[in-house]
Order: sequence, then structure tokens, then C-alpha cells
Amino acid sequence: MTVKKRTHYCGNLTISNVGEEVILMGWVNRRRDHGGVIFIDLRDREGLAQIVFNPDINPDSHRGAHAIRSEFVLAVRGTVQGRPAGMENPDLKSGAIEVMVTELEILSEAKTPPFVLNEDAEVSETVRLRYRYLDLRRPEIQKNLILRSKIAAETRRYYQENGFIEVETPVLTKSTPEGARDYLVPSRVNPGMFYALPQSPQLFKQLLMISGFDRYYQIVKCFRDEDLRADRQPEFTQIDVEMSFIAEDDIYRITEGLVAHLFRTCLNTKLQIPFPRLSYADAMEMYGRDNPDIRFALELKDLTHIVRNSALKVFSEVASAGGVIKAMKIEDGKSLTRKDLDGLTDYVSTYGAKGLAWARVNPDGWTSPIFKFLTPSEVKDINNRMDAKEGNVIVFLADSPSIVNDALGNLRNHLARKLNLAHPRQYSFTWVNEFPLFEYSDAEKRYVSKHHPFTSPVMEDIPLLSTDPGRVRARAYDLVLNGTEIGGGSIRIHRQDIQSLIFRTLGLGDEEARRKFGFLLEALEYGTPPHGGIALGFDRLVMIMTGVESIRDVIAFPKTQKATCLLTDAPSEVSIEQLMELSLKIV
RNA sequence: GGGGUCGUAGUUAAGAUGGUUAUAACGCCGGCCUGUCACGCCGGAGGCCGUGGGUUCGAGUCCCAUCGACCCCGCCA
Repeated sequence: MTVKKRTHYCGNLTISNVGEEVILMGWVNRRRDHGGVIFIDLRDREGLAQIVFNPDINPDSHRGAHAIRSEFVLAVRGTVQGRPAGMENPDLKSGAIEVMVTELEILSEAKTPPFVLNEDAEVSETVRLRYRYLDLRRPEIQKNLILRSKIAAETRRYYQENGFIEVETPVLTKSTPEGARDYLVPSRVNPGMFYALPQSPQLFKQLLMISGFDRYYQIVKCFRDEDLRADRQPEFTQIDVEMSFIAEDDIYRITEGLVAHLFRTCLNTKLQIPFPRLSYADAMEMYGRDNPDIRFALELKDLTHIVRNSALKVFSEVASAGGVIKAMKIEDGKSLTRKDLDGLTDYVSTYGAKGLAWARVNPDGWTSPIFKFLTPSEVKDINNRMDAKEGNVIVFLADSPSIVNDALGNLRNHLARKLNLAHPRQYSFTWVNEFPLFEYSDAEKRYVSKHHPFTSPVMEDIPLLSTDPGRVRARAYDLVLNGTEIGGGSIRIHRQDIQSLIFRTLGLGDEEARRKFGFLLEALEYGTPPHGGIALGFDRLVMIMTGVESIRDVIAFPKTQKATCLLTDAPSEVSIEQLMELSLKIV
């Protein structure tokens, strides 16, 4: 056989290659047999090229081409020629040319694939994941992973050029309390002992600052044994960053620079930096969530002061019980039918809301189930507060602050999707900061860190640690893109005494703190620079940059919602010998 | 742990109120076809209706359980 070495990618051939003899290797995307001439679309990662088998030109190859089926792997030698006039295919990058085959070698035959993968045929995800290696042949998926690779490469380039050092941290490490459930790995040489897979390299990057690396980054796998969602996998990737001798602004600036660099180099999109900043309190007040999508307005307005003494009991009773009444104005209320409005009540019920009131604004009042319970002045005050005009719809929710914010904050996103208020190709970033340091856990009956226990409190709030921990603000910040938290970080505690104070507030005794984090507390005593950092959710960033809805579409071999792999069938049982070697017994 | 949607040829789906042999499209196989590109035309094969139980003279269809996929709540410092 004389066919030897590939000379070109199929998808890269253009009119400029006409006349050249080329050797292509790739998969059969589709075969069109006309009895005489046979056309095959040959596919590789760069695209398609039409190759032609003509009995008059090369009878041998033409005979061989009869046996060819979908997904066979071929090597062909041939000459690039311009297509006859009128035969060009404008849908194909290489549509102006074709390759007249002079020599064919079938490198590999293929079983008929379980699903057609050469067009956007809809296939269930179960089948796709079962045969992921075939699914990954589809250009749409390849495109995502190729962009992911580029984003990773540009991330490394950016941090390298800005004086950051990539350091790898252990995957087998120590289980720590607080935070997500750990994945555990038994130690054979230490029976009864376990490593944990890292939820993030948090402590290691702080130790690296103590070691004097000054600027660290890493693109790193993290593991959290929690339930999955459309944007959550048990193993995921972070862009992890830490810097010494800095404050919040330094993190903001370097991170804005990264994101702008990535969008410019990978999407050819110019971002407006610096990004706007929003306090946690303002975000909750205006948007009901700490990760607001600010591509659209739909702001929440507090009406509690207006309806506190209303004859409408749901309002007055909630207000006197310490709850709030908030409302949202939908500009184009006419697009919502009565049925739609009732549907919104169902929607908010998943967030614990017991009901949702609505009002259509007319010139002479409202069309609303609650209209007759409100005084004309209450209606007028609400209209003024909401800046309501004819044709608007106002929705109201009365409940505890957390339910109102949760329900309306999610309803806000829901409505934006339903009414197409958010442009998919618009990228609206915002920083959210001044988070509370702690939140009270009803389940554990104690304060827990909202970010993590190494987050520095705002200095002037330190006295509150002993009197009112819930009011202590953290030097923490999240980066939010189009309503998704794509990153978060903080300025860390660099003093051992304050770190101990925080542990105590969390209900962690000195002895326990020593046992769990002794190495960090000790390290803090050996000269620790002020430091802080951030971690960006790499998969989520790639999701938004590729425009896909599922994190599984940017991960080559993702897990199902039950955290299994349909391809490898992991997790699976292990032999009794393996268990014995690890001193493990299944309970 | 909880709520919801779904499961029928290889794939995607249709199968009112239970009733002969379970449909269609694409794919697959065979034949014809020398300019197609979602090629076309003719013919054909292909099914434990996710699984197990129940109701019934009779179940793809009704009931119960169970398995699996997806979305959501809780959870995710």
C-alpha cells in the first residue's frame, strides 16, 4: 500500500489546494452511491470533505468503495479539484472542492453505530453517555471541548505572563470538617485511616503563600460528594488563584483582566471592565439572590411599609410577624395570560411560598383578586413605588424574608427566560461582596461559615464576633456572570489569634481545631503574609462561553445525576480481596 | 430524603375510553441508478412495549412495586 502519511485535515481543504495530491484520513460521515459515481463525506476533527470515487477514473477504488459503510475509517489518496460549476456546497467549509480518489485503504471497519451522529439528530442522553466515544465524534461536542482547551491554555498564558506560578497540590489529602461531604479513599498501609479528595486546594494555597510563592494559580480538579444538578458534577475543575500582600482590589483587577483576556482571545468579544460591584445586602434587596442576573431589570421592591396596616390580612399579618412584602413589575404584562399568572403561583411554591398575588394595572385601577381589599391610597402608593403603568403586571409575595427573596429571586430568572428578557450572547458580570461571615444553621444549631473558616472578617466588625456573629461582614466576594456564580474568594486570615477566634465562634474547640487544622494554625505562627485569592468554576465558565445548558456538554466523560458513569459503569463492586487488603467491610 | 417529567424496533416518536397481526420517520439489509451532498426509486428484515407482581375473559394502555435517565427542592464552606 502506498498510502502512508496524512497530508491535510479534511475540513481545512479549500480552493487554494486545487491541483494538489493529498492524503486524507478520517471517518465516513455519509455515503451517497449513485451506482456509478460514489460520494463520501469524510470527517475529521476539522470538518468534512467530499471524496469522489469514479469508475472511469479509478475502477479499483470504486469497487472497494462499495463495501464502505458509516463510520469506517479510511485513508485516501487523491487530487483536489474544484467542483463542477453549480455543484458547490455553500454549507461546507470545503464545499468548493472535492477530492478525486486514486487510492483507497480501509483502515478500520465499523459496526453500525447505535445512533446517527452525522447530523443534529436528537438522541437521548442515556444513549449518548453509554456510547460517549461516539457522541464525542459529533462536531457540536468537539467544538465545546476544543474551546475548553483553548480557554485553559489562555488561562495559563495569562497567569504565567502576570508572574503567577502553577503549583500542583495533593489529590490524596486530609478530610476537613465544614463544607461539602468528602470523597474518602482508604489507606492500605494505615488500616482504618482515610484520605479525602480535596473540595478545593484551599489550605495548600494558603501554605504556599506562607512559603513565599507570592502568586499562585492552578487549574485543578476538585471533588464534592453532594447531589448533582445541571451545572454541578461531583468532580469539577477550578481555576484556583492566591496572592500575597494584596487586598480586594488586587483580586478584582487580576480576575477582571483574566476574564477579559479569555473573552477576547476565545470568543473575540470585548468586555467592559472593571465590573460593577454590589453588596450582598443590596443584591438580596434588589434581586433576592446573591447571584443576580443583571442583564435585565425586573427589580424587587419592598412594599412592607405601605401595606403594614392593610385590611388584606395576608399582608398585615405577615408584616406584624416580621415578614416582608415584596413585589416585582412585569413591563409587558399583556404577554401573560391568566393561566400563566396562576402558573407562577405553582412555580414559587417550590420555594416554600404559600401564594402569589398579582395585579394587572389599568387606567382606573387594577384587575386583581386583591384589589377590593386595598384602599385607593394603598393602590396609589404601590403604583408609585412600582412606577406602574397601564399594561404592567405586578406580582406580590408576602412571607419571611428568606422565602420572599428566594421565591421572587428565582421567579425573576424564570420570567426573564419565559419573556426572553436576557440575551444569550450578552455577558453581564458583577462582583458581589460584603457577605456575612457566618450564617446560622438550623440543622446544626450553630453558626457556620458562609464562605469558609479561613475568611477574614472586616476588621471593624471583630468586636461583633462575641456579641452578634450574624452581623459580622466577611472580606469575601463572588464573581457572578448572567446569574451564575462563576467564582468566589476572600481575603484570608493571616493571624493565628484571629483564626482561633473564628474557630471558637464556629463552635470548634481548641483541641478539635488543633486536630483538624493544627498544621495551618502552626504555619500561621511562622510569618504569614496578608493574602487572599479566588477560585473560578472552570466548567461553568466554559458552559456560558460555549452557550450550552448542561455542564455535561463541556465535560468529556461526565457522570449521571446518580453520579454514575454509563460508559465505564463506575462506581462498581470490588473483590473481597481488595476490601480485605484495605481492612474494609461493607455494612 | 422529597417533588416533577420520561421509559414502545438500532434511534426519535405515535399508540382516546383496556379488545384481532403494535404504527411512522430516520437508520439497517438487498436491488436499481455516473454529480449527489438529508441523493433518488423499488423491496425487505427488525419488538419480552424498562423489569417484577396484580386487576381482568383480555393489559403497551388500569393498579402496586422496582430499576434507569433528566429537571427541581433540600444539600453544594
